[in-house]
Amino acid sequence: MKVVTWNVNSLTARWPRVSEWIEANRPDVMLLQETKQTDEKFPFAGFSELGYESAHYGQGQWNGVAIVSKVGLESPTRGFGDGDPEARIIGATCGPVRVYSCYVPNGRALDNPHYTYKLAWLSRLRDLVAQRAEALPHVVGGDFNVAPTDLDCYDPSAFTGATHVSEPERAALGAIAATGLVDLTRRLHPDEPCFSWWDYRNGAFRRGWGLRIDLLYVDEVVAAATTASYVDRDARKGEKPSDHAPVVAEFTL
DNA sequence: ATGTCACAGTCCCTGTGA
Repeated sequence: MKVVTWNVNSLTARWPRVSEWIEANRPDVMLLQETKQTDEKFPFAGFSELGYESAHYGQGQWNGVAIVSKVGLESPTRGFGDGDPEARIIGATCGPVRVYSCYVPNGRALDNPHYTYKLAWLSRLRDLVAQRAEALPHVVGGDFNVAPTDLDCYDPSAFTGATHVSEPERAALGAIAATGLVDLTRRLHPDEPCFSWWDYRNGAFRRGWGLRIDLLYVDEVVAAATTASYVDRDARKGEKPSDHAPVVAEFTL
């Protein structure tokens, strides 16, 4: 199976790039973030024409997450089920795996209420994935808005006092991993940065000023079955790209 | 900090978020 996570930064604006990518790569499952659409605007028909089922949890102007699959899409769940109005997580069973598409809050600044919300959100995600006692292998992917270690940041000194690299955020990721999940890209590539996001500003992509914040957490069953993992940097180039590149994993279950 | 992008409303510019 080929599974990809991709923050598309508006599926309305990105549909030409996303549909083109699907036709070129034919993934089995896509985890999308920041669709920035209502469910009414989501291109269910467009995905269907490409041979895919899809499920969306949208709210409109902000956030929005989706799962797109050509290997089945069953038992979708939207949100944590706790009344949080922000559309940031959707789960589904696609063939042999249970998958989640996550868009972790940005946090904005360490002293901002959105940072507190971010840490609480990651704690709720930990509680959700900790309950996966059922038999299905799991893939929990998305834009985590946290660079797990300094290797995942082009210049840690430029992020002093900033979000995305703070100890509490990294500890929150650690708590998720401690439920038995593996940061797949890092497991397969222990020494390469493997950045997945570059700011639109300042020529960041050209200068290599990136972060690795788009992550695939998988259980040991999936990790052991994985044959390849990579970032499709070409998708960050060209006309109207997202500021994130797709992160792909290939495994055989 | 910011050389950008996308969204909605104030609607062809501006404020907000990333």
